[in-house]
Amino acid sequence: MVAKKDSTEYKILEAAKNVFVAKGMEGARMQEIADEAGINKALLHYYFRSKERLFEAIFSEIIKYAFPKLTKVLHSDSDITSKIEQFVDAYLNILIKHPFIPGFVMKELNRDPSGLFKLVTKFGIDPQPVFKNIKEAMDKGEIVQMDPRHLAINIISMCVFPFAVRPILSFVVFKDDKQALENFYAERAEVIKKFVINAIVVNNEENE
Amino acid sequence: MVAKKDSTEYKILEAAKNVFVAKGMEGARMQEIADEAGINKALLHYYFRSKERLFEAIFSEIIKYAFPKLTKVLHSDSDITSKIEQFVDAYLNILIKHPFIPGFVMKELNRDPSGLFKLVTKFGIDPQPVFKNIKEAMDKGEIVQMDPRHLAINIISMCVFPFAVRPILSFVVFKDDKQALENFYAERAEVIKKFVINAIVVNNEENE
DNA sequence: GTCTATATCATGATAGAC
DNA sequence: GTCTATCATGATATAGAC
Repeated sequence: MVAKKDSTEYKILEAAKNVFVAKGMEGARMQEIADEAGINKALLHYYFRSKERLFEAIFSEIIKYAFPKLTKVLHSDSDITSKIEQFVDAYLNILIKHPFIPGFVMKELNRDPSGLFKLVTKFGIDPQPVFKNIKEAMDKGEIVQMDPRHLAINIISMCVFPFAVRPILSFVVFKDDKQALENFYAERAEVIKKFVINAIVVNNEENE
Repeated sequence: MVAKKDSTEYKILEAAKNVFVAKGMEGARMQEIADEAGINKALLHYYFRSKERLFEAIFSEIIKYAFPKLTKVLHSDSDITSKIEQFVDAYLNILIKHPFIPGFVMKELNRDPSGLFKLVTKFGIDPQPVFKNIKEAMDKGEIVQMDPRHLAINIISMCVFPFAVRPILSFVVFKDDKQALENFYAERAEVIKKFVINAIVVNNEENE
């Protein structure tokens, strides 16, 4: 299943990942991938029949990597607040290790989402149980009442978005100070956890 | 400055906006823009020397439209909480009217951010006064202490991100039920305002 | 499996008639 | 200003030798 290191196939996959992530499907050039892999164009087509196939292989690999780590947390039986905290930690952990994935996914999502849809279906991704889980915690009074979908989207937005807009964030807010940007990302997990918990904690003081 | 309606130039700009926003710079085809405008390719080059020039004209127009509406709110002299509420309202208002802009900007941002940087510089966009403004409110005890940059990013993330991932949100969460998705977007402003205010309100009960 | 050489095609851009 | 016809380039993809 997984190509061995040092094999040509492995080298192609690594090269393709770099180029596709940097340039996207339409921006990537087969010549560039071949150069990066140290082989010629013809070999790309020998191993992967077309550019599209190669692209799908890369995309699929990225999802396969990140997805299980997150579902594992979501299916634990912790209480809702610590589950949220664990989710944010796990998510930010992935994002800091692979900061260019959100930009890549975002670009392809808005170019042609059908490939992503296929993967979603293939992996049987279904957020409904998560929403139900959140709703139960609300009904038990553990956190404030709100639409679970909005809560989930709020959390995911705060995790992913700063990575998806990395270039503009770096330029506008941090004046290209890379270290400051990395520090900022490193702080995100704690900030988001605190922010979310504050927002959803049940407060008996104010009954609107 | 602005092209008159019914003029060829205007038709080109409208067509180009549609195609560029839908397909992005690299995905868009000059032929498709010409077809959409009801003219031929040669005329595109007569009015705008190159594809790149045409693209810049469109991109610039989009920023010019949205940016002033937001800065106006930010420079008002309301107190911080109502300023945040006004900002969220104004932002969501723009996004609901032009739901495909975030996906477009996100794609181009991750393809070649230099164009955006130029616009940022040209418009003199600088978030520092906003951060300072937030910090002052914190020091006055109006809201809890936190890094203003994180607070700003949190708010913007929750506003924009759901639009940037519209296709996957529509498919995964709403099973392609367009009406449900529109309702969801319509609820966002109220949800975000409440969420943020809850998160940053000063709570004397719990002193951690 | 790997290479060189080439086929095939689509695109952005231009020349020149009207 | 608008059109038709065409160029030049660069892309994916394939054929065939080794």
